[in-house]
Amino acid sequence: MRADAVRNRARILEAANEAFAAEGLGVPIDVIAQRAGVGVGTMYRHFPTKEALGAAILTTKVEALIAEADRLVAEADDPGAALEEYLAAILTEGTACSALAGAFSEAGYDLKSAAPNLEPQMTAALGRLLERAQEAGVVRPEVRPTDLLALIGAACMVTGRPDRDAEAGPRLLAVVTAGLRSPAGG
Amino acid sequence: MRADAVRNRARILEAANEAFAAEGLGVPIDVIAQRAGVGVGTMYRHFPTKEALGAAILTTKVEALIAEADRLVAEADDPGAALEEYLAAILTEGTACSALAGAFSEAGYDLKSAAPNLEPQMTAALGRLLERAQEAGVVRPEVRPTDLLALIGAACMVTGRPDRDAEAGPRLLAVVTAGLRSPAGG
DNA sequence: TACTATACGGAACGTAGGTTCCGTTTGTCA
DNA sequence: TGACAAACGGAACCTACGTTCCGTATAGTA
Repeated sequence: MRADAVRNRARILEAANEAFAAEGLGVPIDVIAQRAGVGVGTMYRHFPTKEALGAAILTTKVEALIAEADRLVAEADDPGAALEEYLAAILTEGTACSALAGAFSEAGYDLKSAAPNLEPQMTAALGRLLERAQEAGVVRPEVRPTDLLALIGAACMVTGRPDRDAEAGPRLLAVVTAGLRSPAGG
Repeated sequence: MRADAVRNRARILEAANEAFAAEGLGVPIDVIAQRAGVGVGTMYRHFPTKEALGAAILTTKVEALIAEADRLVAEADDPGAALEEYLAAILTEGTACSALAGAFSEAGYDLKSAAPNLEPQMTAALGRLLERAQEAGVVRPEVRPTDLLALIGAACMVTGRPDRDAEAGPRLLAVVTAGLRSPAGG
């Protein structure tokens, strides 16, 4: 791949990432191209459709989150604390991510077919952390990974809104982690 | 207002309500008009924009939820139970509602300016129930009405998705209500 | 430095969908 | 029942946006 192609691809990803996160999917391709300093033709050579561009961004982010989950599974001692730490990490990194995924599915783009094994992988990674916490008896046994994704997604969305106070994320996180605890164990 | 106008307005609201809830905002105006059995011109005489149509639907639903909150404040004895009952009611009625609101705001429509006092009213209604529960010492004092809206909104969205299991809503609700309880009280 | 494949830019295209306009229909009232 | 205002239907309009195409520029190489 030519040097300028590599550079432009990176620029496009960065510009699209910021644009989608800040303004949602409505941002036209031309605008993203302009902000990235390239022409629309260049956009389409790197990403054949808008959907593909979104999938590329999501993949990058989710893969980082999956890696973080694997790290925690391997290194952390306290399963309950590891899960909470991971939820906090998702809250930090996942705000744009969750908004993006929601926006795409809302707009009728089929990200599942564009990046088919993304959600399963993410669910599986979270599932490993969740399972360990459940085995340790600190988290309700009936909770499923997808439930957690939904709840933490809600916290992400709230945090992402410009009109919301900065403490909302942590506050929601506290409610969720408290709610996860096994009723008996307290 | 002429009789046929009243009839058509109701038909439009019903058709739009079903269409938005089932297929999201992507549904074109012509399609909604067709399903309602009217022409597009009629649509636009009743609702000057698509945004106004969405606002009208949301308003109807949210007003019903607000009335329910007021009823619970007036009638319920146990503040904690009343709050939980209300959250369950939102989960039942609000699934389409929350999806709709999210979809509109995602698509760049400014529902806040179209129906400016809707969210404040809803927040206030929920706030009255929340406050009573907090005064009774059964709910964490730092939780705010908007937090609750976000969490229950997440549960609504999950429940609304076709690929999700039917028990997800109640399960999430259980996590949320457990998380709300004052740490000391258990 | 000359040559070539690769990549670039942006004008032009096609389409989808929101909105407007106006001739026709219909409810209402005397 | 006749007149009139209110409401209707849907063709036409217009804008916005995703996508394609092709002439031009440029990185890599001998």
